[in-house]
Amino acid sequence: MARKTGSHSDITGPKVRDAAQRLFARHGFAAVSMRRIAAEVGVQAGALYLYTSDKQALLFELMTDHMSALLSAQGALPQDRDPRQRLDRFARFHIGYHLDRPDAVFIAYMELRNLCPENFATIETLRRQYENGLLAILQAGMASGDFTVRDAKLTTMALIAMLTGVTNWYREGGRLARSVVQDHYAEMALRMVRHP
Amino acid sequence: MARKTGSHSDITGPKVRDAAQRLFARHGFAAVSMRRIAAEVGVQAGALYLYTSDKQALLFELMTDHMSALLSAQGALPQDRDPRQRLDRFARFHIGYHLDRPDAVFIAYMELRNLCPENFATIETLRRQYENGLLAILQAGMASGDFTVRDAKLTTMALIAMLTGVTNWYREGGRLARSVVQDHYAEMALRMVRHP
DNA sequence: GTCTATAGCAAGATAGAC
DNA sequence: GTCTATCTTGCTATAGAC
Repeated sequence: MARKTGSHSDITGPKVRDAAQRLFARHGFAAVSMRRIAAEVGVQAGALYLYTSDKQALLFELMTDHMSALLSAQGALPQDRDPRQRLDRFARFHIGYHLDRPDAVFIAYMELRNLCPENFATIETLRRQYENGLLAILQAGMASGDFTVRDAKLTTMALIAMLTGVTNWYREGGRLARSVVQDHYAEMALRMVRHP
Repeated sequence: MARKTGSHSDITGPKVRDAAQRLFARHGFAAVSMRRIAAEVGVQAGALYLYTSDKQALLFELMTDHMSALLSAQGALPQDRDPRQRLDRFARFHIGYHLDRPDAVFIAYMELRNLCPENFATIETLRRQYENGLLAILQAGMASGDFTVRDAKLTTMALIAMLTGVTNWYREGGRLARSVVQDHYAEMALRMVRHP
């Protein structure tokens, strides 16, 4: 009784975004054609334009969705009293969240230069907001005397880069289980902010 | 008396690579056409094929040249006795070398997926060699009792990601001078490998 | 809502003149 | 060694039938 002739807009739309995300992550935005996305979804190229105004908008939507969801999840983290516990929790969260969404993460980091200036600025603002969440943890730790860092902003960038780097080499079923990686990175993060 | 009609092969070749490197870094391999590279050099598209067999070979050559030079420079680092000094020196070297070559670095990290499998394997081998240089420092520090790390390989990946991350935000003339950034990152690197 | 067909253009690479 | 010209292929996006 399902599926008359048309009317799959509610299912085809998400399929288009899924296919685009997978293909952009695998081959890069510029290397993926609208034809190829359409083939992956099982429609003709022209049909894609019912769900997106153009290729650029498709990329931008993937990025904003990812960044908004990331910020949302970050905002939902419990606000521990102890800054050390907050940093520990953030480190585990960041790694886990990023490992769960390799394609979205890859696109968010690699395809920034394919955004037009206005879209780029929007994404940068969201990224900055996320970084500020970590920055606040470091500043709280400095205020409480738990952390001793030379420069909170610099340490924020160093931590984010270190944690995100996991996505470049981690493979499910590899030498180290995910929770072990999270344990070790959380410890390294804590070491970085405390006096030797 | 300079410049007859032709015979600039010794100067055009490097110009082609320079232009390709600049454009690939700025816009991405897939988004840059051979015509555009030729225009940047000041020749016609067809002339490029005197200096490269195809676009893929051009990318591969840029990457191998970069990685070989990086390994060479790493190999030329003084071999201090003190592992802490070796790590300090490596951190400063890595940051400085990468900041000096933003285009080559960007390409080496972003365009791996545009390499054919054989070329990819070659570059991966070179990258692995570089990582092993840092790994050896960590292992020496563990053997001497200077460092206490949970997992040397994991720490190697964390350190490289952290240090390379500087290229994502550092701007000449910004808030922090390059040497200050190197100071702080070297300290963070040392904190990461020592017991709190 | 999806299709076919196509406009309009740019890509990578090669041939042959000079 | 570089040029012009061109082959072949693929691209984004649109028009209009169903």
